[in-house]
Amino acid sequence: MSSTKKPKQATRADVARMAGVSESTVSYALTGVRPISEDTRERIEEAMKTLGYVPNAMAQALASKKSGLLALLFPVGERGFGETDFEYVEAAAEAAAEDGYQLLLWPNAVEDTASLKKIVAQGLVEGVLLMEVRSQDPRVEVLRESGTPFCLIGRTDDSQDLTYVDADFSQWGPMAIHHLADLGHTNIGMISMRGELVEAGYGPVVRTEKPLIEVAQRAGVHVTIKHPKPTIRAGRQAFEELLQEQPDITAIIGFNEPAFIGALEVAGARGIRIPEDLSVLSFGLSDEAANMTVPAQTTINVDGPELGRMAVQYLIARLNGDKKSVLQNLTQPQFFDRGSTGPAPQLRG
Amino acid sequence: MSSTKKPKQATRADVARMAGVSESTVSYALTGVRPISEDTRERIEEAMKTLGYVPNAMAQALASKKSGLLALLFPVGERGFGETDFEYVEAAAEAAAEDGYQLLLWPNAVEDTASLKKIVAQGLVEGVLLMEVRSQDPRVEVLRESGTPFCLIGRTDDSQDLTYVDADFSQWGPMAIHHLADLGHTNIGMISMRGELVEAGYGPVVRTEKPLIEVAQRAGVHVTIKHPKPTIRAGRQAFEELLQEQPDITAIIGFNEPAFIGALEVAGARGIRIPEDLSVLSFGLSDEAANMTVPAQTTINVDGPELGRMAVQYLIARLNGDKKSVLQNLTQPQFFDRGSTGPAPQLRG
DNA sequence: ATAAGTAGTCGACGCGTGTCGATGAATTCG
DNA sequence: CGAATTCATCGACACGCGTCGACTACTTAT
Repeated sequence: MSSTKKPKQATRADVARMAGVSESTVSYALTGVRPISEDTRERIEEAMKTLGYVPNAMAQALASKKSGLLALLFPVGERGFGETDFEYVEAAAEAAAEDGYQLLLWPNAVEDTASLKKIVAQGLVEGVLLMEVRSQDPRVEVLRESGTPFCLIGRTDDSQDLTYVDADFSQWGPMAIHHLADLGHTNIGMISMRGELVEAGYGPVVRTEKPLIEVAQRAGVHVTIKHPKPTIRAGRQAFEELLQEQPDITAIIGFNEPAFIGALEVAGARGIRIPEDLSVLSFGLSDEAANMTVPAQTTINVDGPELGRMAVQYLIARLNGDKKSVLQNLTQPQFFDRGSTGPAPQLRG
Repeated sequence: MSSTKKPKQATRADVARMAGVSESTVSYALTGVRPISEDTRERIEEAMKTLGYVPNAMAQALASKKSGLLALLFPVGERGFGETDFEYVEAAAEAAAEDGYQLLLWPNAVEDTASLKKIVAQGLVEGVLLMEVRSQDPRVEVLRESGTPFCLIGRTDDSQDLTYVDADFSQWGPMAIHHLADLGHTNIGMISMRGELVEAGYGPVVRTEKPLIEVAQRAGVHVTIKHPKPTIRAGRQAFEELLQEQPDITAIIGFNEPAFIGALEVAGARGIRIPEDLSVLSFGLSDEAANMTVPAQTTINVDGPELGRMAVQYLIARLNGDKKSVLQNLTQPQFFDRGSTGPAPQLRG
């Protein structure tokens, strides 16, 4: 039998008694809010050591109104987030821990504002991180009214006075175009997200495509964009159409994972070599996924951990009473060259 | 200007005043511990409604010693968990929420038992879930001594009286062998995890390989196992060795993601068709990763969400005072046929 | 030398709950 | 019809901590 009895945790009163001081003195020794003489401090610390005293988190929270807890609201029943999302959840948790906060994983449907209200009314969490933010997100108004500090990971349409972090999608296109144009490509195809998302004004697509097109025009690069459904089959078809409409494309950009797999499948079947005949570049593909295909894909990605870290830092800044400054960050894309792009065929020796 | 002032949350006293009863009566109306007459209950509920009363979570926790919080200890600086891991984190959070608990994401190094002690001493969390459990895990003893209920996701070597959930690796091999033997394969290769892990007695490898070998022998199937490092390059070499040693293999099992990619690369380069010439099957590959390769891979996996759910349920069972029953679960593998296996070549028409 | 601090400490109270014992009133039993 | 229950409610206290006001013993400024 191992000793599995629950040992009673020592309280402030125990420490005070053993050190021969009052409870408030123990408190001040702990917080430093008021000065304490050197030798009583030592006696108190001694007592804490031998008693194994650790302040009770809930009592502290109740008395001070600070729980040290942040809620990370993640959508349930949505598109079930992938590994990229998790990357920043992990980073966020670590960043929070560094500042003495802990992250509470809170599954919640976007529409379920009633639950959200309860969450903040409960007073358990000091602040909220919102994932998978929609263009029009009902949760924002709830949080605003409740007066709970919060930070978006993503953006709403009207977010100029909100605190948020988001990927800077506007840079993805220019970065890709410049890279490919430098390699001599002038006719490029793109397998983007499905049409419904574009029409619905889904942020990431819209913010990515617009600057991409503009920069391409200025650089004299012709771009043809397809918006297939996110299935392998749709991707195959889209790529075949693309080849038919633009037989001379020498590079292709993917922003629709399943569809792009279909496209690459067709390329393989037709004996199109990568990168000799066709340069390939993917947006928003995780490192793991990028290495999964043969050959591995060059990618442009958001720096997930950075995103998560920033979100937490901004939220904590708000908690610490920073009400004035605008806290908004668009994290820069990362470029990973995995060798799937190369000089345009006509330029090759 | 939007109304961003923090509205004072109504307390039990407010409700009592408005309903014209004592505070304890409000409490009993809420918890049902003592009977309350019908009309005063109505008055109280009415008052709660109009005041928007929500019990303060921290006060409840302090008074009742129940915070409704579970800590999910995840390793930091380890192998940085992949998407499969996250699958069950998500499921665990949802399962916890269904029972009125919330999951606290707690990054912690395995060796940092001092922090762990503090975590449990703080009294913030009622129970702990341990991820990435090692054969000899120092955290187990700490939790045991502290008397905090906990549940492992994985197992230690000596875990017969612990509460845990784990993948039933012992089934993976037999399941794979039977599947392949039924298709007529009698000579099979396997790209497993690197040798160091086998020698170190790393649970998943050992528990997988042993029954696999036994069942194969009984079925008259010859198996050759390689233990390359987890790199594409090492996988290439391992597969080439395999082909040289056993030119007649008609099927191959992967249990080392990067290495297996290398193996498939070599197969592709040699014009080996899947599944016509070679049947391919992967262990522990996520759905996304399995669909990433061309063609997609048939896999045998742990049911991640199930694992997460069970872990939470077991932990909550312990919290509810279930000290007697043994709570241990080996979740059954899932078989996903994605068409990368087929009849052994010699049997084909 | 007296007023005006300052360092160091104590006691009391509040945070918002859960819960125990007591009190009447209404009901049941013998 | 008196005694024993049961029902419904109230008041008081505990949970463990933060913090404010007060008080003492010194220092420093005037």
